[in-house]
Amino acid sequence: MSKLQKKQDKRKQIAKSTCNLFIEKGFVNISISEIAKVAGIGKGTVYEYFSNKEDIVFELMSCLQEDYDPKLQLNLENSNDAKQKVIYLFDLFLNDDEMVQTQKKIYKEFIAIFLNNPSEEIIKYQRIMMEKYTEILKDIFNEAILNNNIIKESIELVPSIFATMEGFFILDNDRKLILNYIDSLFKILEKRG
Amino acid sequence: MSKLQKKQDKRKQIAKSTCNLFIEKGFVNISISEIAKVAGIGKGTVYEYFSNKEDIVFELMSCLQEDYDPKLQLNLENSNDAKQKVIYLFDLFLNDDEMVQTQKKIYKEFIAIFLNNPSEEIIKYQRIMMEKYTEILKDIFNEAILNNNIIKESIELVPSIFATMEGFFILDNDRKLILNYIDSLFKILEKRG
Amino acid sequence: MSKLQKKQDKRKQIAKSTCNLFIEKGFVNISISEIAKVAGIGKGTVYEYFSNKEDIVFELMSCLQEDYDPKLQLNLENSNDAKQKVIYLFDLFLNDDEMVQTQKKIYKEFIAIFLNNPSEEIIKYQRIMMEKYTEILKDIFNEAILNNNIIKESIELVPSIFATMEGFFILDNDRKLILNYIDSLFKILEKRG
Amino acid sequence: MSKLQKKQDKRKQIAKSTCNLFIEKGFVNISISEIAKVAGIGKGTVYEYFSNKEDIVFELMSCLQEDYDPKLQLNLENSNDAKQKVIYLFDLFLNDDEMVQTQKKIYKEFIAIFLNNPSEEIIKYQRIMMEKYTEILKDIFNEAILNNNIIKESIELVPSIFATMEGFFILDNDRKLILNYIDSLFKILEKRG
DNA sequence: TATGAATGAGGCTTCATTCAT
DNA sequence: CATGAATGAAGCCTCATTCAT
Repeated sequence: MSKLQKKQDKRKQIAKSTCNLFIEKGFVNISISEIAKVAGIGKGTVYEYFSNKEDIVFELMSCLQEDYDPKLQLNLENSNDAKQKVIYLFDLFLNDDEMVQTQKKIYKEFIAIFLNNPSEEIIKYQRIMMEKYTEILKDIFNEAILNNNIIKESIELVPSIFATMEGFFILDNDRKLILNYIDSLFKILEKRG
Repeated sequence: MSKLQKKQDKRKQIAKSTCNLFIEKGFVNISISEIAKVAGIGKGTVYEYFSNKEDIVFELMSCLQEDYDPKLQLNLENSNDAKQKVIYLFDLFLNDDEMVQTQKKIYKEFIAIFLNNPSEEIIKYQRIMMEKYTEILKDIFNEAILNNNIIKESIELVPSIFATMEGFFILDNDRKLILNYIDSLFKILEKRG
Repeated sequence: MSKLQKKQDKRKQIAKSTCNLFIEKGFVNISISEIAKVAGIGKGTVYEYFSNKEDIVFELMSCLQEDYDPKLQLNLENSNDAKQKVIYLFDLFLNDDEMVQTQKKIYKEFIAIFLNNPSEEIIKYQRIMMEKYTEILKDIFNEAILNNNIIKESIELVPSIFATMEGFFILDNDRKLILNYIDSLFKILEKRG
Repeated sequence: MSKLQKKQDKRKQIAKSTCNLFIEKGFVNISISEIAKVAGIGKGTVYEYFSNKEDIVFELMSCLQEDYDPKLQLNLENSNDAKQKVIYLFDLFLNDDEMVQTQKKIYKEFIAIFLNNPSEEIIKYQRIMMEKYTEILKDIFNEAILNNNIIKESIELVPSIFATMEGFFILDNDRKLILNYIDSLFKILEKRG
């Protein structure tokens, strides 16, 4: 294993070990000391792997994404229904499992940082994520349009759907409300014969 | 003027004087010292009127709302078109005027606090605001449905629209994108004859 | 006593209390904690009166100067001989008294800071001091020239004499060497014939 | 090449590679990490060749001296005029060439260390340098006296001239001022017929 | 011999809060 | 009532040094 690879691995390991801390106390209420302690390393060592506190949330987000992506892809491929695909796509916001709670909380921390101190880096990261989701959504809708399942004007709503989900998420709205929204949306978009 | 009223007035006055500070530096980056300085009072005096920093943002939000509400009401009453009403309703997110920038920034701070330390009080405040906007939106839509302008299923989308706006807002999306969304939405919801 | 005056006094008092510390350990080896301790105040309080460590040395230098200046003036006035006046002028570098040791050490710290991190402020301070000494020296020489005691070309050496003294000082040369220099200098400058 | 020689060479190589670093940031602001990096070696390796940071400045000073000395000797031999020789001798303080800036900065760092932490070793080194320059100066003056160019009392000023130069140097006085000084000095010392 | 990951002591500074005036 | 001087806890980060490889 290359030296760089080893460093990357340790980065990930440290980031992941702080997960519970972030969930319990939130980014602003955590100190480097605490991070070092839960990671089982010295305070100084933290700075060997991260240049600052924000950096850790980034890595954590990336880790969670990495773990999450393959699952998402699989779900998308194994489904034929556009609505179902949308539900899979926003599983993060819809799922109530213990495991997903973690990711939700981390994502919330991420947005909080984004709002508090919008650094170049974090803005870019956020934008990339948005574009990725929007792209997938566009594919889903285009396919459904081709299949004559939804009206062609639907595509124009795509840019707003990520925003809607993010909004629901921020507002802590529950699963049922979001599912209702998706249902209503598709009811309206479906081709009326 | 009663003693309590006098205290209330001073609260408002202090809160309002911190406005620019919040915009320039953001909630987490402001100290009580700075607040006292811009308010032209002593550090100790701040504690006579507020129990903590969050408290000040609350007061500030209330002040801004108080100033804003009559204007909103007026705009809604003077318009007959549902789409136009929606645009007025979300003026805060659409308007780029200098003056509105302030409210936008404050609202962002508010959300940040909400995400960082979601206290009972702040959650309640947030929910009330959401409900208020949703209620108005429902009125607008019901009226348009009655007038046979939009399909009756439109009403089901109402709960999601505030979320969409909040999402656009968080993501810092620009006016044009949001207007596009409103256009597309109404194009889809309009009764096709 | 005005509030500002009171603050100034405390500044001086704190600065002076750090004197021994500077002598014993030197600027770079002193921490704010130590300063606070010898000043009998809290760490945070230091920052109420000084914006940083350097600031303290400045104040200290000023204090010492203030105490020293009247003595210097008196000595200069009570002497008629140019050479004697020069010796008084550079008393700081010539005197071996316990009390002067302190000032010497502080001045050395000052130069060290000047060399390590030459900030705008410190450069200006240094330049002002140099000019002050040079001015006095010029007066002494001009008077001696008028009295026909030294040759008129002597005046051209004035700008170098402060440098010479500073050099001797840096090099830790002893009193005897410096006195020898002054003797030789005047022997050469004295009107022959 | 002996083992010891090899070690010496590497010492020199490491020391020289830190040159720019010292100029850019100054002794106190450099870390061992940075030194290791610019030297292209590991942090631990630094300790194989030097016992501390000061040690490196020493080696660096020696290197620069070694490079500089032959040039100085050559210049001194090729000149017949005493004044010119003095100018060559203090070329370091008078020259404004890019290359000499380096040596100047290093020398300044050296003095700063001397003032901050006057270790036995550094004091000795400083004294040797002073004596060397003084010795050369004495030779120059003696020769000029023998040639009947300057008055015999000139010799008594010799010990002060190095101090003067050091003083000018510390005070960051410019070339012109120093040349003026040398001019004036020789005007006064020259035999008046 | 060379390395660089690991570290904890310690530096500077900020700040909410208290309390005597 | 209003004040602001005083403070110590706590935060982030740096760095010389060690030591296992």
